Amino acid sequence: MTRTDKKVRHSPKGKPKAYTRESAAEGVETALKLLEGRWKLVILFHLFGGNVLRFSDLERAIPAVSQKMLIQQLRQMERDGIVRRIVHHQVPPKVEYCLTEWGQALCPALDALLTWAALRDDLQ
Amino acid sequence: MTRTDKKVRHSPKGKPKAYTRESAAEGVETALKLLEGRWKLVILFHLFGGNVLRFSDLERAIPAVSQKMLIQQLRQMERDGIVRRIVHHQVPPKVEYCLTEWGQALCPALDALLTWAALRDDLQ
DNA sequence: CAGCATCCTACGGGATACTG
DNA sequence: CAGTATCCCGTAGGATGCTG
Repeated sequence: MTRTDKKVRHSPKGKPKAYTRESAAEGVETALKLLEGRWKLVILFHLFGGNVLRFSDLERAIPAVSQKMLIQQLRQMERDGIVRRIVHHQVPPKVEYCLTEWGQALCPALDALLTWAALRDDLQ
Repeated sequence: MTRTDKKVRHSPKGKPKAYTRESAAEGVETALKLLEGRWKLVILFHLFGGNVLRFSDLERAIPAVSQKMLIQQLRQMERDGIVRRIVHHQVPPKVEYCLTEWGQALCPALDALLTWAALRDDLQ
């Protein structure tokens, strides 16, 4: 992967975006892989809108999730660059989670999926 | 990227579209569930654009997939209303697969995901 | 509070063989 | 050609307990 960029905010030129059937499928697949996981979407929707939540906040917000699963999904999304983890070194510990810029950028894509799902009834 | 549908555009009334965090997450989850499956996206991208393909066409187009998997993913998408299965009663058998209207409507949503994925390098 | 470590099970999905 | 039918395995993810 090309990791040559450094702090280039707004790329003036868009990507070539030449997708073959396979590369497009592959691209969407890798995108979906980042979202796969029993709890990622719930977490995501709780963080959308710039919300900053502590681990315990998320636990309370999502009662059905276990600690193991919560931390696992958060860590994966952190590793994937979707979620930012902020550690406040203090006792008792305090760790906060929020979305990265890229994570926020997911919103329209998920909206598109919702819109598609809503079409089901109309379109039959 | 709105596609101008030549046919039906009948929305008796726009959906309320009032999503809570949970219902939105749930909605996207169920949408994603329809797309989960090792081969669904590859199949989808081969059927986009109104392509009508026989079972054997798909087998040839996707060499890595096994018959069991191919039929399984196709059947699931058929059941979900994404794919249409057309059986020609003749010997030897001939079965064709294409997308339903709703299946075609997936295109913009997947595009949105691709766009998001492409943002990764630009952002941060 | 914010986690890590184990154990365990359901199931998605691969390989292979058979059939109308 | 267009599928079934079995067998098998890796892993996502649940339950439970411990810790800095």
